[in-house]
Amino acid sequence: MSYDLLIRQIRRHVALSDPDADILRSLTRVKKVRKRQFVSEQGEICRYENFVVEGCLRCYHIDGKNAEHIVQFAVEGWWISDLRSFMTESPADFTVEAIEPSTLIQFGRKEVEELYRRLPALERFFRVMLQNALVASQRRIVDSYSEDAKRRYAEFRERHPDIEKRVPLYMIASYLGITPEFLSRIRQDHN
Amino acid sequence: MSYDLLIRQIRRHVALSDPDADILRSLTRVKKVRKRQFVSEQGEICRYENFVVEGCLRCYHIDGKNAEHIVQFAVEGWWISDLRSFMTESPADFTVEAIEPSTLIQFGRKEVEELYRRLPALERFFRVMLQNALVASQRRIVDSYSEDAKRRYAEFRERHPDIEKRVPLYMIASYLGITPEFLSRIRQDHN
DNA sequence: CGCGACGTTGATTTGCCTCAACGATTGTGG
DNA sequence: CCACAATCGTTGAGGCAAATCAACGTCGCG
Repeated sequence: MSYDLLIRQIRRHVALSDPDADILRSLTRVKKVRKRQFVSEQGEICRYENFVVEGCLRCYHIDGKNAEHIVQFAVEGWWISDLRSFMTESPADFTVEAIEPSTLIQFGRKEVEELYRRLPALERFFRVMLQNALVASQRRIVDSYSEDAKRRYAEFRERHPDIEKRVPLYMIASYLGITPEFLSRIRQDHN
Repeated sequence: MSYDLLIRQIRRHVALSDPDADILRSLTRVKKVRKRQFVSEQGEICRYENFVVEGCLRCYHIDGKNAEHIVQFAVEGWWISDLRSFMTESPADFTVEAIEPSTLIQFGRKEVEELYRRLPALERFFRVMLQNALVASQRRIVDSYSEDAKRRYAEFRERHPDIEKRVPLYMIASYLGITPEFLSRIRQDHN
């Protein structure tokens, strides 16, 4: 069942009864997307927070020079969206796109508010998720400034061996903030 | 009074009665630090989340080559700590240090838990704070990769004119991920 | 008054980018 | 099922943004 992974994740942090889980189910929806399909687009309003049940997605920004910059990958058990756009209902800075055929559980704006009202424990659950995301994001900033591309690549492989195998190299280059050409050169000297 | 700013900030997001405010006061403490004093240190456990009532602080990491990298500044109304260390009670990756003599309100680990229990509305308040912090952090990642140093400096000045005036240039350089020498060169060509 | 903290300047080096071209797959429509 | 087009990774030559190292001037402060 699509909701198993999500409910297990929630229960690792807060209590959630079976009736609660039913409320959760009734206020969200399952969405399947094919490879390369957009879940939300830069410039549009991001209407959902997405929990990944299955598949692999990326969140990226296209800058003024038409260059793509990947902010985040997401695989099974991760969350992905343009949070600012979702919260403020203003045009998104990021596009969320499927890298593989994927199954998501989508949380709409109103429904999230109702969930918080009816299941206050979720407030805590999302707070914990946000804390983890912030910690990861801050670490990325430090790494991007304190390490050169070769070390960043090595760390990426250690930290995300699962993702490394599922996404093309040019996306990893984009995530690391370098060109595909340069990543290719990194890969050949030595290992 | 030291708590005014904090209580106003909380009330912008959730309801907080005067008795609630008293509970808040009783479970936190006011701390004054002098210029250059450490609030928490890299390698030690970060025991508090800090709300800045007055002053200016920075959060930075020292890497293997002994180079400093500033992750975040904080002035009046901001929060600063090593969140991962605080939550997990493990050695911190960052040092938090006062740039000016400062007044903080400190939230300890146990006390925060008790606050969540007694004032569940705070759970929501902190969730919103974390959302904002995560949005800012993600934007910084994108900017660090999509813009050159000159533009990053210009954006920093626009976005944080208050901070720009209060911290030395070499700290701004560190925050921008460049050397003080290079920032100096940026500043002179043209403005 | 002397010293440390801070900002600047010059010369040189380097990590990474740009542009261009070329194989190897993969996939897709006729 | 084949042919042709994308997609993806790699390689080479040349260029630029930013780092490094060293030196020097200025200010504020103990």
